[in-house]
Amino acid sequence: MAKRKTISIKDVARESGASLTTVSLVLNRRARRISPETRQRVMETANRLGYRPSRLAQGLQAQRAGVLAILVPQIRRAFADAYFGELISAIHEHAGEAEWKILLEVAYPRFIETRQHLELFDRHFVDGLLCLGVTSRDEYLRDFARIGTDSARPVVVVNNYLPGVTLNHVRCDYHQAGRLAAEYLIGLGHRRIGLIHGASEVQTSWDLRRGFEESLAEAGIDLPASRVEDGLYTEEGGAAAVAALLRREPALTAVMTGNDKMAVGAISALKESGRSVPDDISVVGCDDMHQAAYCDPPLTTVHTPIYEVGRRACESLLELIEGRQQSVEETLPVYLTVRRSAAPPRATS
Amino acid sequence: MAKRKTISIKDVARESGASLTTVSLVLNRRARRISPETRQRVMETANRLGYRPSRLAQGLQAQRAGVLAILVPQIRRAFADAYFGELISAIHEHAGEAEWKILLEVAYPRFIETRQHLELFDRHFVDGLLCLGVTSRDEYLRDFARIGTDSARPVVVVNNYLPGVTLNHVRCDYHQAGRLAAEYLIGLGHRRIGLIHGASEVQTSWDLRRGFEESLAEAGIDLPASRVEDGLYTEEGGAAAVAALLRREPALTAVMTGNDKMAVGAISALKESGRSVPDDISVVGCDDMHQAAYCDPPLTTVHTPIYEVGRRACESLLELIEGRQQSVEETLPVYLTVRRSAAPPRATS
DNA sequence: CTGAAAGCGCTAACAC
DNA sequence: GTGTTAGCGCTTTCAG
Repeated sequence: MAKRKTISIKDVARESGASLTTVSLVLNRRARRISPETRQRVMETANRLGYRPSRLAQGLQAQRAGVLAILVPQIRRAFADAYFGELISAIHEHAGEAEWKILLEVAYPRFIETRQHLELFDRHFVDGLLCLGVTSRDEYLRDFARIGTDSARPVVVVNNYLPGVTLNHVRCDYHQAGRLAAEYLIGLGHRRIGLIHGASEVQTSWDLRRGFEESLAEAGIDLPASRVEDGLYTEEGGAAAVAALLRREPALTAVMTGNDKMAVGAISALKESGRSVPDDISVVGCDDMHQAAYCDPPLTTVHTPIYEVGRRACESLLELIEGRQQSVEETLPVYLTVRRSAAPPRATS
Repeated sequence: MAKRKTISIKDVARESGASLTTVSLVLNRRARRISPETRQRVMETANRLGYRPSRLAQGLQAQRAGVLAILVPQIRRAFADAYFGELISAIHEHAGEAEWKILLEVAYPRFIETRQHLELFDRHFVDGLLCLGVTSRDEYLRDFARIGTDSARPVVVVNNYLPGVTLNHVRCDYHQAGRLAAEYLIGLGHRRIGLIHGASEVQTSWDLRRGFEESLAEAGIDLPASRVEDGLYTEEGGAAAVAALLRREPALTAVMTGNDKMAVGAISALKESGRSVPDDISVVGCDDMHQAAYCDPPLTTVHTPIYEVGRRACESLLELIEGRQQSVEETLPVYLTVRRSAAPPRATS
């Protein structure tokens, strides 16, 4: 139990023969009014003693925890998901540069029921919160809706938003993502096109769908319900969805999926059913995750700047916290990455 | 700026007409000596006012942050890795039950150089640290070596250890994992067996190798260097390693890999080279991750209780912190999960 | 059964 | 230029 005696500013003051104020001033670089000699002496003593300011005391004084929380949804293995991983990395890196620490929370039902999402702030665990993977079923988000310019509990929703709830958010332009994919497929000559969208409780899945439909409509192409399926954002869902789609619409020549995982699932199901991608049917994904370039065939997909979204969300949250901003609603541009999973339809069609 | 006035114990005292002491006593359930009426009155006022104790103040007083840190290695996309994800989930869940918060840190070179791994403790950011994905190159771990019973900076190394450094750790029995795989393959009738081990700076990769070799030797089977490759724990590495192995030893009928990822990579490379698994060559993995059951063929693999390791590591860390334990060195048992990627060698061989 | 007061480690207003 | 002091919000002796 050699419990290292934690050495405090007091010790430095005593050892250096200066007062608490002086030491504090020197250590906080507010040393304008301190004589160089005193400054020097204090610094030396602090180093010699290995002084480290207590974050607890500083926090109490400043009424500031110096910590941000990331709230991850309770999906199976959220911590092993490439999408969330990318966001977490981005946020962590940016926060770290600004000397903020990151607390990890999972939106377990119990976590919400016991109002811990509010306690996070009220008990000064954190100064800000980033919400990942939110859906319209996440009622707790209403607790964070901006009322006027209330900045008591700064929250930023990451890469999504809730219609009808005034929440800070940073996201990709999924409406445009839908448009880009549709326009590309149309340009290749496709007319019978399907859509496998993500879980319908996710707002951006509707944005993508709307953009996709819009572009098709502009080209005089219909998107009947029979050509639309929910793939739940998973590989398995994508596989099941493409099968269902082809059962109803065997003549489909192309399909877009709301993320890359569903595209991968769909492609593998298509292969198993003996179809070739893109010769028999084209597939366009959305995300452009690392694996997109390495699957077979390499995936043509809409690139969504996920890392950048994480970065900007974190940056915005800090602005919110520091009062440099009252609200954030940002949409980042997307673009199409052409690889080899989409091609013109067979001449026979 | 409707900055909610943060309401303190003082407010509760004033409003309920009790003293600070009384309120504190009631709120901390040390209410033995408090009259039921006072108790009732205080509780009501606290609820009405929505009082929430400040963790900063409590922490300062108790000299305790109530936070644990998870230190993740700086590998690309560590936050998107199934193995680390499983550990993080396990730790987070267990910590949460005991009302501890989890801080996330990445072992960037800069993080170590600036001694932030020590500041974590010295500045009272956290009370304990869990190190994931540790290798023998992580010199910073020596800063945490137990000296006598120094418990000033409680640290637990998760699912690994460092020979020659006295560190607390909880891990799976990789020596036994090697033995189980070898014995199974030998039992199936294999004699020309290869090993694709993980990165050699990871101690447990040597344990597995030693166990594997040991069991082969006991059966009178040799494991020359030509039958051993480093697969770096990645899919690509596994694929490359199996190719190299077969170039040198075309008659190999079975191979073990140090984790499931390498097994997946190896199997895909084998398929591409026109070989059938397990008909032409058997593959046994190690980990038994979620995907192991779903790949093609389903993977025969040594099950390592990763989730349990995370849980136990967290539990042990808390015991260390609370002084209920002086040191932890625990090894959890593994077992073989038989699926379909390993079979007897062809009769012709 | 209850309260006054000290102190955790730090910052900053104010005095000298 | 430097020091004294109050106070951040809480727990905990120690007196009543």
